[in-house]
Amino acid sequence: MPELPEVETIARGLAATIVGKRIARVDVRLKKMAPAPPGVRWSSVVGERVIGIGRRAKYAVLTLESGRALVTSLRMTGRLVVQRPHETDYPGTHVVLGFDDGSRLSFADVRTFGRMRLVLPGEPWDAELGVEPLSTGFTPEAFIGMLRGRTTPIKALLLDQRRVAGIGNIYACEALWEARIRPSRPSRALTKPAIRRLHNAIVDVLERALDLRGTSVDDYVDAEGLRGGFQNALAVYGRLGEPCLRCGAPIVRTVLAQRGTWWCRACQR
DNA sequence: CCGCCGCCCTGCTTGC
DNA sequence: TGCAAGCAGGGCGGCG
Repeated sequence: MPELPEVETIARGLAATIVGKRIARVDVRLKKMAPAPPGVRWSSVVGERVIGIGRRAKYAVLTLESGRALVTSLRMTGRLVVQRPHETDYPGTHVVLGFDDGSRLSFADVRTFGRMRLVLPGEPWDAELGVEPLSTGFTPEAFIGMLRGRTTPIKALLLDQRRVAGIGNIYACEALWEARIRPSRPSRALTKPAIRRLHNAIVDVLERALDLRGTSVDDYVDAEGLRGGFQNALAVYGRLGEPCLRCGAPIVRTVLAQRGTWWCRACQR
């Protein structure tokens, strides 16, 4: 499921292939996946040039020359894949942007949970999103402040995009394991050294996953359709019953904040 | 404001 | 063998 490292990898791939191209065609086959803003037609993006591609939290952001942006949330099974002129559509394609050179950007999602939005200039679409964990704004002190007084389990806080933006279930599990912290611990019960360990672990896990172009446990592929490599480096996620890489105890799975949670009872406290 | 919960959706895995 | 139930989960809206 695409989290920060996966979306960043996709965005970098798209930057290399579609920046500078002009949109020649838009085909929204499933309207709920790309609802047009009130009073705006999707056809209005035809003729616009793509001037940049980036990422905010788990969203891929295509900037158009008018200052508008295409903001895509891939949720679990969404894909953004660039296709050559005569390649057949990627399976499950619901939205297609055709470019002036005949290449296409396909937005595919078998489960149709993903969404693509057309954001108008100045629209504060990301106002509710928290700090980027790989930015200089994510300091240990800022993180300590976020946890202060909060009763919510630390894992639920990591998944809350209003605090730190971009962490999903896989990297929340992995960072908590690396920091040796039990996922259910109330945020306010973490000592400052533990919060600092977790801060380090979040940055470390995300950077290592980014180096390996993300995690492909089942669906994720990048803009070229290639799988990532971090699934081979996972310490706990999906490893039910297998030995903890640190202490050898079997990894357990519980449910926390409606999410499967993999962790080591022996060395995460 | 905060925390919790249900819903959306389909493909794959598991179990009888 | 075949079918049904269970599971995967990000974001959002509703509720207390």
